[in-house]
Amino acid sequence: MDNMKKVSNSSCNDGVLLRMGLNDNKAGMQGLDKEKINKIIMDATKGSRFYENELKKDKQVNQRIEKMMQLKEKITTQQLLKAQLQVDKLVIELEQNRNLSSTIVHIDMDAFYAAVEMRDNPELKEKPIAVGSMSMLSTSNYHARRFGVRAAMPGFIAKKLCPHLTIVPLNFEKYGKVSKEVREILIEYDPNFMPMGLDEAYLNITEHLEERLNWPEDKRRFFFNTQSATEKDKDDINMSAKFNEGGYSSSPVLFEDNTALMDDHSKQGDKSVENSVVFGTSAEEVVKEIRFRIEQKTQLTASAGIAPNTMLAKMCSDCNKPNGQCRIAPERQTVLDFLKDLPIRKVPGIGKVTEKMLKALGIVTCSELYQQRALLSLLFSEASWRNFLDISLGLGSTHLEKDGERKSMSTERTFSEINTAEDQYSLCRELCRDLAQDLQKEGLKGKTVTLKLKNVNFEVKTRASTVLSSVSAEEEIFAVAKELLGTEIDSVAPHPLRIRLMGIRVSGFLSEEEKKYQQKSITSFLKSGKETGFLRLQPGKSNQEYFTKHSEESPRGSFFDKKRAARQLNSENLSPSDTVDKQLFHDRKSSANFVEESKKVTDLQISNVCEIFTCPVCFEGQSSNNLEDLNRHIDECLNGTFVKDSVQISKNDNSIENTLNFLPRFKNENVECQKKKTDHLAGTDQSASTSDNSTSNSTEKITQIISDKRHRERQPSNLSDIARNLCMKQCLFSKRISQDNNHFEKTEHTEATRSSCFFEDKEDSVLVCPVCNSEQKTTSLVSFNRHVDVCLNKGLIQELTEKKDFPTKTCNVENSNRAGLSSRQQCTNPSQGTKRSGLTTSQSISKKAKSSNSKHTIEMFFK
DNA sequence: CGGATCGAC
DNA sequence: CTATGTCGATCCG
Repeated sequence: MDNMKKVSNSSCNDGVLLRMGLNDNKAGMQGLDKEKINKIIMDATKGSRFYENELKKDKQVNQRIEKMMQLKEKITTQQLLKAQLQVDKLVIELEQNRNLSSTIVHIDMDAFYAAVEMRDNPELKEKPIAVGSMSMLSTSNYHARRFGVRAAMPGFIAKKLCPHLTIVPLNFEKYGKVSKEVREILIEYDPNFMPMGLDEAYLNITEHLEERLNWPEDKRRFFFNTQSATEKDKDDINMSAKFNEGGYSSSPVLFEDNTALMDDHSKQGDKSVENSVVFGTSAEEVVKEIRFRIEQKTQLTASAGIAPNTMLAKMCSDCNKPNGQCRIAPERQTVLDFLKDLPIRKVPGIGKVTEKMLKALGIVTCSELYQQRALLSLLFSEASWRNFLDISLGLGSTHLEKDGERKSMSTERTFSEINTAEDQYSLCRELCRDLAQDLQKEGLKGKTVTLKLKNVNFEVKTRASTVLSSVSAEEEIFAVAKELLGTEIDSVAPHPLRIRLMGIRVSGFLSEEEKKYQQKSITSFLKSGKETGFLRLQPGKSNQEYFTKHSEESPRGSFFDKKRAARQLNSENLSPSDTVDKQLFHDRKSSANFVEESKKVTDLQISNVCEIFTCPVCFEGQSSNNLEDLNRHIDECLNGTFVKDSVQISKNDNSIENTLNFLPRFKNENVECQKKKTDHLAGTDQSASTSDNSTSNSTEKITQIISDKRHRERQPSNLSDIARNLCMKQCLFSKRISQDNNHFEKTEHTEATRSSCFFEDKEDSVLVCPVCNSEQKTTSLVSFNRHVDVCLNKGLIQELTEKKDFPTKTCNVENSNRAGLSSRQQCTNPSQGTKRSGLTTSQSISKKAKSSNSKHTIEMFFK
C-alpha cells in the first residue's frame, strides 16, 4: 500500500518490451553499460572548449549552491517554525482547492523523428539511428539509446558510442505533416487541445468523457487499416513500394504485440465486424482509442498519461513509454502515492540545475520536497517555492489555457568561427532579413531588438536595445542590431570578435489594445512629426528610450527607465562600467568604418535627426544638437506655453494617460530638487499630498494626488476610472523617482553608490509615504520605494476588493525581500490576499542575506 | 528595461 | 573537424 504505485489502474502493457527484446537478439546488439558510456563521452569531451565552458558553468552553479547553503546555516529554528506555520496554512488552502474533476491527457509520440524516419525507410528499422547532424542530434531510436545515444548529443560523439549509428538528417516538413495527421485525431477529443511542439499534446477530455457515455458502440468502433501503406503514401510511390516488398510489418502486427489493447476488448473474437475494435467509455479506453487511431493512421506509436492535471499527466505519460499509457486516478491518495518516490527531476520544470540545488539540500524525491517545504520557502523565491509546493502536492493546471500572443521572435545560427567585422555585419544583416520575413508573415512589429553572440569559447552574451517605434523590416532591425554588434566588436578591439553563433530577436510587440490606440498615441504623434529616425536620436539612447517608454508602456515599466535615463543624463562623471560604454561609443573605429561603408538608409536617418528635431508639442523644428536645450524647449511647451496643443493631445483618455506617462521625464530633466530632511513629499510642488496631510484613507489620498497632478498638468478632469488608476500609479512613481534622481544629484555618481542606493549621510532620513502618509525611517531609497509600492498595491487591491479580508497571507514584505522578488511582482493578484502581518518574521534572514553581499546593512523597511 | 539563466521541445 | 534553434519565465540589478 505504501510504496506501491497504485497508479496503474490501467493494465500496463509489456508487449513492446517483448518486441524490443526480440529485436535485440536478432540484431545481436547489446548496447553499452553506463560506465562505458560515460567514459567514452568524457574522452570525447575532455579538453574541448565546450567542456571548459561546461566546467565554468558548473562552477557557477556550485557557487549558487554555496550561497544557498550559507543562507541555510543562518536560519534559526525559530524562523523555520514560523515558516512552517505559514507554509502549512497555505497547504491547507491549496488542499481545499484541489481539483480532481478534470481528466487531462498527455500524448507523447515515441521517438518521434526517428520513428518517422524508420517508418519511411524500413532499412533503418533494425538499426540504431539518430536524427540530426554530426553536430547535434534531435532524437534517437531505442536501439541507439542502448548505446547512450540521446537527444541533444552531438552526432560525432554518438558515433563514438555507437559506430554503426546511422544519422538521418532532419526533415521538418515531413514531421510537420505527420504531426498534423495526429492533430486531426486529437481535435476530435478536445477541440481546444494544446500541442507542445510536433510530438506532444495535452488534451482535456473531461467533456468528451461525458458525451461519450451516451455514445452507441458504433461510434466507438474503429477499424484496422490494412492498406495504410498504400493509402498513406499515395504521394510517394517509391515509398509504398518499399513497404510492400520489404517485409513491411504493418500496424496490425505491431498492434498484436500490444496485449493491453487487445485483451481488454471484444478482441478479434468479436467477429461481428471484421477487423475492428470497440473501445469503452472510460478515460483509459478513450486514450487507447486515440493511440490506436494514431497508430492506424500514421504507423507510429504514442505513449500517454491520464491524470487530473497537466503536470501529473505529463509525468505519467513517461511511465510506460514507449507505446504505453498510464493513469493516475483522480484521488488525492493516488496522486500522493505516485509522487512519493518520484525523483524531482522527472517533474516538468525541474531541470539539471534545480535538481542539483535541491540535491544539495538532500532533496531527491517529491515527498522530500514536501518535507522540506518550510526550508524551501526561506531559501527560494516565492515563485519557486510555491511551485515546489504545488509539485509536492501534485497540483497543476486542470484546464488548458490556449497560449497567449507571441512574445518574441528570433533567429540564430551557429557556424564555424567568424572573426572579421565585415563577415559579422553581413551575417547580421542576413539574420535580420530572415527575421524580418518571419515577422511580416505574422504581421508583427516589436520595439526591442536583441543581439545574441556566442564566442568560440561558448560564452553567450546578449545585448538589447529598445527603440521608440516598432520595427519589422530588415533595415529597421539591422539599424538597431548593427549598433549593438558594433559595440561588441569594439569592446574586444583591437582583438577580433571570434564568434560561433549569432542571433537576432525582436520582442516587445504591441498588444492588441496597444495596436488599436497606437495611431492616436503620442508615438505616432511624434513619428508623424517627421521622421522615423527619431528613434536613433543621438547621442545616448536614453532620451528616445525614455520617451518611448513613457508614452507607450505601463507605469510599472517606466520605473527602471527613469532610473537609467536619469543615470545616463547625469553621467558626466562615469562609473567604471559606464566608462567602458562611453569609450566604446566614442572610440568606435574598427566597426565604424564598416558601418559607414554600408550605405544604407539608416545612417542617413541618423545624421538627419541629429540636426533637425521636431518638437512633439509645438511641432516646430528645433535645430539644436544640445539635448538639454531641446528638452528645455519641450518643457516650456508642456508647461503651458502652448496649451492648445496639449488640449489636442488630451482628446481622449488614452492620450491623457500617455501624456501623463511621459511628463515626468521632463520633470526629471529639470531636476526639480525636492529632497529635504523631512516631509519633502508633502512640501514639494510635485507632491499632491500637500494640501491635506490629515487624510488617512489611502485611496482617498491617491485620488487626491491624481486630481492635483491633473490640475498641474492642466488636463481635463473627465478621466475614466481606469485611466485614473493608471495615472495614480504613474504619479506615485514619478514622485519616487524624483527622489531617486535627487539623491543621485547630490551624491557621487559612482557605480557603488548607485547599486547600493544608500544615502551618503549616515543620519537617517525620514520620508513620508505618499500613500499611507506615515513617516518612513529609512536609509535606502530602494526600501522606501518598496514601501510605497507595497502601500500602493495594498490601496489598489483594497479598492478593488472592497476591503475584503483574505484568510491567507501570501503577500508579504519580508518574502519579497528575501525571495528577491520585488513587491511589484507580488501582490498583483487580489485573490491571493493582501493582509500583511508578521513583518518581523524573516527580516533577519533578509538582512543577513543582504549584508553578506554588501558592506552595509539595510536597516529597516518599516519603522 | 537589459542581461543572464533555466527549462522544454 | 564537429556541442542546435526557439521560446517563455524568472531573477537580479
